[in-house]
Amino acid sequence: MTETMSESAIRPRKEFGKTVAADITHRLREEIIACGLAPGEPLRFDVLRERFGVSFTTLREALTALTAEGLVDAQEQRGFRVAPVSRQDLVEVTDARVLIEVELIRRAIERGDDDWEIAVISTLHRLKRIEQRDPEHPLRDPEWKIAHRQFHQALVSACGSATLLAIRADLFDRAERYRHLSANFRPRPRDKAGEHQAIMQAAISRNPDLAVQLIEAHIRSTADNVATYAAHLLDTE
Amino acid sequence: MTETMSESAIRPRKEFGKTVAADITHRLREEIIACGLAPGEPLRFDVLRERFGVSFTTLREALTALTAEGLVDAQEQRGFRVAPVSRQDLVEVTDARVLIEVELIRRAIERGDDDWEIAVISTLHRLKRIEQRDPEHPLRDPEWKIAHRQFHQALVSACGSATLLAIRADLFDRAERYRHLSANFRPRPRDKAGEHQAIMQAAISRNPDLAVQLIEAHIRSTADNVATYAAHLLDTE
DNA sequence: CCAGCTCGTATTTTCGAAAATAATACCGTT
DNA sequence: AACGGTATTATTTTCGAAAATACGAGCTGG
Repeated sequence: MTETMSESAIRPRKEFGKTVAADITHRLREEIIACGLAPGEPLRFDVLRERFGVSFTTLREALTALTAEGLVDAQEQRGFRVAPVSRQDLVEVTDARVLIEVELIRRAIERGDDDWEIAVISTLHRLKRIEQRDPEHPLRDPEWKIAHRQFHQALVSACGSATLLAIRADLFDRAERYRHLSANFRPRPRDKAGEHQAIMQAAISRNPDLAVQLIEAHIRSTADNVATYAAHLLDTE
Repeated sequence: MTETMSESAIRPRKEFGKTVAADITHRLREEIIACGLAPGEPLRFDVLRERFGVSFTTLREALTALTAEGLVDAQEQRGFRVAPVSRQDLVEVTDARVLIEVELIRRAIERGDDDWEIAVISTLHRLKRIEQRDPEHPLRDPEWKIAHRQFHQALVSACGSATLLAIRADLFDRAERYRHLSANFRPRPRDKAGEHQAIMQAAISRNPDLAVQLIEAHIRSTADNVATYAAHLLDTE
């Protein structure tokens, strides 16, 4: 291994054009969502500094941003920790998601143009292809996670409100963390492929009532699954 | 002026128990809402450092937090600026507020206990007393602002969802900034006292449909007022 | 005169040391 | 042995200097 083939050649220190802080925020977010950092776990600067190779200040900025997203919990003068999980929080996130997502899907169906339809169809197509490849543990496949996120994002993208989309994105991340939490204990994935297909068809055929009903069922049944199979992690807090 | 009567004796550097960063975040937030820092204005570190007497790092943390709240706009590698205003953004904030506030007032009316009723009644009482004192320009009175905020906060406080309350609070702040924007050009305050009274009564008498209707009208008419009297500030951007 | 380039300046971004605060261990007294 | 207070250590928080980046003036060649 030569000198020129240093670490930075293999994995760039940061994405192009972005600040280090934004990059660290992104990496920390993904790790918290995937429960690589456990809920409630203290986030000590020494440890993170070692792991990510950045300074106190940069970390602090990243943790502040994640606190606003509800993934990190700041305790004044006593540092940060991964946001704890609880049954109550799961219920709140689920209800908030239903409230907002239902509104956004209605607006998207009303306003969506050809590009929107294409985005919905193509993101679902990609998602299904990835599912065929490894139908067992989709959440463990980073590509599936991204495709899944993008499909749901595409569905509401035409709603016309950047404000509500930003709120929705934060809630989606918080919900995804709960899915990861229960993923290891869930016996088998539900028939998500079928649900996604049905939602897509309702959206494209401009049937808002049906789409809303399917989306709400999709969100709530996922949350129920989490509440059931991660019960031991939610009650003991 | 003696040495012991230094600046810190007159105004403490920070509130008790809080970090400097949290304090600066708070002060910057208030100043942006009050349009003491104009929409779109660049937030240069040298200037802010001078004004608030803190370091780069602390400022950066505060600005990051406010970016998440939608009051500051971060431009990668090119610093921060006060979030711009626009007609589109005003519409988005208004619609989002209606969506969420309507839901929360329903839940609060359903779940509110005695303490909730007392909080609603007493915060309104305080608000009315302050209005009597100076009925001309309520927004210029910091006490009125606080009382007004607390009344609306009290109304929904019993909703049972910290998650939605946090989102609501951010949207309220963004809307309040628009109110300040038009305050200087608005001919006369509307009959807010009457509206608040009616909302309070609908809530306390547990009439959710009426309360929802009044709240939505309250929010939308305020926004319409802003759109009318601050039109010259919204279109030229 | 203008377009494009280069270099100097202004500004942001990142860093590690120093100060402030909280947590813990220790010790003497009852 | 239990309690209270104090010193020590661990950790967070804040700072200003140094590095990185963007902005703008001035120059050169067409």
